Amino acid sequence: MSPRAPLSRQAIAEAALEVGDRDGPAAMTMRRIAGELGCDPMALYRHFPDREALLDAVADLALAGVPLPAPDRPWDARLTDLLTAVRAAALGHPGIAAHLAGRPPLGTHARPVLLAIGGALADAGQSPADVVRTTQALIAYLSAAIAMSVRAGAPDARWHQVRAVIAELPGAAPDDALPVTGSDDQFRYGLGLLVSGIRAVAGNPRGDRR
Amino acid sequence: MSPRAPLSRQAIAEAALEVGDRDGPAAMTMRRIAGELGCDPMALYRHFPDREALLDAVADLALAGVPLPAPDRPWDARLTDLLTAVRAAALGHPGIAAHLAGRPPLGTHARPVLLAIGGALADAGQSPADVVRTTQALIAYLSAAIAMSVRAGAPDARWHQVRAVIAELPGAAPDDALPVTGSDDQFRYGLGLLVSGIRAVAGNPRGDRR
DNA sequence: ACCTGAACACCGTTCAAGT
DNA sequence: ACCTGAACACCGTTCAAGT
Repeated sequence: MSPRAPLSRQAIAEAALEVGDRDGPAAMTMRRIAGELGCDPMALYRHFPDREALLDAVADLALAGVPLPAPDRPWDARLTDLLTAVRAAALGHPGIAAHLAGRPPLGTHARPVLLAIGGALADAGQSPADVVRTTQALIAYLSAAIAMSVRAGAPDARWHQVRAVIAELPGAAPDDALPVTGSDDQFRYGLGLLVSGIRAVAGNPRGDRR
Repeated sequence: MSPRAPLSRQAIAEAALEVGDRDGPAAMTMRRIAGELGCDPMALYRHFPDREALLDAVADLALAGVPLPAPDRPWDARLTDLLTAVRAAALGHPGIAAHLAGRPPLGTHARPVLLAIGGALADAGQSPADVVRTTQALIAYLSAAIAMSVRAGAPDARWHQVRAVIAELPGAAPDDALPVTGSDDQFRYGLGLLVSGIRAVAGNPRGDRR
């Protein structure tokens, strides 16, 4: 609004995040963001090479408040808390959540989260190569789970039909009894499968530390 | 090219798939697809309500050749084969793979795949509610893994940096020894984690049938 | 009744013209 | 030297005008 604050990457990202939260992801255009800041659209290009770079900064900003778990807790609790917190942060900013889901998190705020995930997996006994493999599997699951949760709340209710198709299986429960697409329950369940898998592969079935 | 073939959903979807495979996802515009068919862009709207519905049909078409595993094989082998085949089909059509990754598969060709996944999980001993939860977790993983593989091959090599960040962990291996982002190896590993998790949660640790 | 294609309301980005 | 804003090359979609 006020045209006096000097432009900066931070100020631009904050304005873009607000536009996205208020009017949705489609509203985060260079023109609208510039309008929010009261500047020329081209001024944004002095701080970001293109729109995608700007959105990357916004996505990273959305991860600013993600708490890092205490390192002395068991690796599986740390892992669960980290992924749950990232999902919550993303869903708290629905305007940028879809973009966050589609690109790997690598900015200032994302890197400590990524390293904390890797650290938890190392403590689970994984080799460096497996840490990389598992981290990417976790990010893949997390990304798509965020996208599903965002879309499930949108006018496009297509994801809900997945549930309906599954309900056609012989012996399936009535549709009402099935879990809701994109719900917290769904997310936790899938995350639990992955954590169980990590435990099993690491040959550490009881899930205690190291 | 030839303007004589009468328009149909099938013909439009085939033309769009070819445009996408040849010139990438950004080229799949209503105008370009119409140009490929030698018709007016507006003619497409007689067969699809909007662009997204057209892309859904294209995504479904990309799944046309996915083989269904023999039902007498163990559930975990069926599951692995199904997801691997869907990923291969998607990567065979890079133009539509990103769209396929972002939307649930529900068309004519996708439904039997979805039901086969559900059937395998039922045979693993899962309750109907858990079948829904696990199916969506698998689709989430599959979707993002496809998106990662597509993007890893693109000019945007951002996903590769995830590997570099992880390599910063204390005691990590040299970067060269780490697995490649979006590779078949990565995909198989993450899928293995999920299957192991399903086995563990189902209380069927040896993974044999039923 | 049907279909075309001009027009609308946008995009991201380039670049020449101004200060 | 810097920055603005007009202009370019597109979009998806609407809708009035033609047949």
